[in-house]
Amino acid sequence: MDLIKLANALIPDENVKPLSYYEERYPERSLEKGAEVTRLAPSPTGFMHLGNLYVALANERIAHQSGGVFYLRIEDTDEKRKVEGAVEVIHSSLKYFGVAFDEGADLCGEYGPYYQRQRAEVYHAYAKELIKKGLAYPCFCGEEELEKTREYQTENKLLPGYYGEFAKCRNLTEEEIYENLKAGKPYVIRLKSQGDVEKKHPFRDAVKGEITVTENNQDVVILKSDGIPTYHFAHAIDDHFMRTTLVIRGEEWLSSLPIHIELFNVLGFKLPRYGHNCSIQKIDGDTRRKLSKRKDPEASLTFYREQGYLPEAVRTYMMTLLNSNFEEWLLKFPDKPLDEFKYSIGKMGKSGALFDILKLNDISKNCMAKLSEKEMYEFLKTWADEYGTDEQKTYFKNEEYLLKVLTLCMGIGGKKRRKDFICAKQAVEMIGYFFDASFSPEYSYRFDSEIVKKILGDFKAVYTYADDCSAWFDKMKGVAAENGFATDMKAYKANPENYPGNVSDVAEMLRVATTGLSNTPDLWTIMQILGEERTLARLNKALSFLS
RNA sequence: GGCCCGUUGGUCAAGCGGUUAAGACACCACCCUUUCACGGUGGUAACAUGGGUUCGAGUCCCGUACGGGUCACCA
Repeated sequence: MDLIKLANALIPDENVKPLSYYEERYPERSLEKGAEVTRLAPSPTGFMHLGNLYVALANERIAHQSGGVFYLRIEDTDEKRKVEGAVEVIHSSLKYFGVAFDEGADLCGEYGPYYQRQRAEVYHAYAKELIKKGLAYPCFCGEEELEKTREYQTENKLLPGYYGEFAKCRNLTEEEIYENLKAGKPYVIRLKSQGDVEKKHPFRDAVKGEITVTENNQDVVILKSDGIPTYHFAHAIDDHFMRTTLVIRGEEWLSSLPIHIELFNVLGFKLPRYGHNCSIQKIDGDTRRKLSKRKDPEASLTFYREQGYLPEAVRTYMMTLLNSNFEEWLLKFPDKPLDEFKYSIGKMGKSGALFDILKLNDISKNCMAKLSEKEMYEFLKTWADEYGTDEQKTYFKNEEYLLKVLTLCMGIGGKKRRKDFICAKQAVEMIGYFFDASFSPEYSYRFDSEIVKKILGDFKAVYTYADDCSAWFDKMKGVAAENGFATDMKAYKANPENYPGNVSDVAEMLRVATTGLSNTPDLWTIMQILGEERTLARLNKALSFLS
């Protein structure tokens, strides 16, 4: 068979340039020794998964820490999955979490274009080369035909796929090929695999360590019938010409590694190093499974924005999952920027981690507690502007008032910061009681309403706005004592049965009455912020609910 | 089902042939505290399983079980 003729018929010379052109167009990068070139290559589906951030962070750290390059490539080879505005989503969500690209889609860069659809020419040039060498061929098999062989294979417990004797179009005669072409039959270009599934080779994976890979024997499609490459082919060409040195990707790719190895080989390209990281899982009933974009809201990056998690917190949590010695480092240097942590691929987990929102929350609390009241104000305001209720948006009108509230709620000025705030959504809800319009308490007391009523009434009678903290507390103690409650905690603890309760219980009644909650910061300060009139109104309101 | 990967407390995990098997989150108790928190101290709790190799195995080898991934003109 005249392969040159076939190659020309399939891919005319005027559509491609000589191969040497591409090597010159995309030369080796001039980087320091040891610098890694990594990338994130999502498909533009409009959905950003937590896993995207996870793998992005790993690649970004490795590149930047080694003085290399981290770029973004858009894998838009599948028309069906493409969603309008998806690239925008990719950019904005990663940017929010502090992942920065050096080059790539929508940024400048010498190795572009970074959209695979715009790179058709290179793919075609190399597909043509493979055809010329007899390493690729046109295949005219339709969907039905492929389905039939698959059925046959499964029935007979054979390896499914297009390979060996099942690769019918491998053996098409020259006449048949041209006849099909003349008839306008759609076709794909397939790799003529030289591999043998009986042969296995050891392979060093950057995260998994020594693994074994079986040779590929599938005649995989490299160019689809619309002339667009499949992922596998595009991956080999792009990562070669974009001069990627290390590919960190999800372990779902591990099983197609044999295909990629053969492709790089057949194309004459040097294989990059690979690291396959495990996916984040979730417990569902009694089984573990990958975080699912359909079932789990927390799988989506937008979830963390809607909830108002500090980007730093999510990043930190991701790092604890990514590098096993990160937490130890963080404990040692709680105030250093995350980027100073020495990331190492070898410290990446080999088995899938369960997503733990409690842990995220804990990290998040600590991050929130580090902000100043002004920073907190800005952060909450930004969140509320986008996601808050109309009522919550009004909280931010009186900045001075809200700053006072935040200073109190964050424990600023005290010996230690409070850690009540987890995320913006929860924080804004938590401070709702400072705003009369949002104050709709569900009073819940642990004492008889008669007792509560008495205590509230007694306190109201002696309450004076001008009292300082200790005078105020003395009055509360007085009310407690008058009603038989213990004012000496030690005495109370020694004989709790002698008292109906202690000052703490009295304070709780007042707290619930004025805020609707049993867990709030210092009550005296709350009353100071509310002012005399509103404090009294709250007490009256609580009283009216009791009678 | 074939192939590949994995399995240390409830969760994340240290551990590279000899440890009383770290640490963090969660939980519990106590202490601190004039209220709520913060903080502090302590506690419960783990090497999936069966065989080897070895003086000695969480660590090395083989089998079993369980979990995960993948088998497209999707990435």
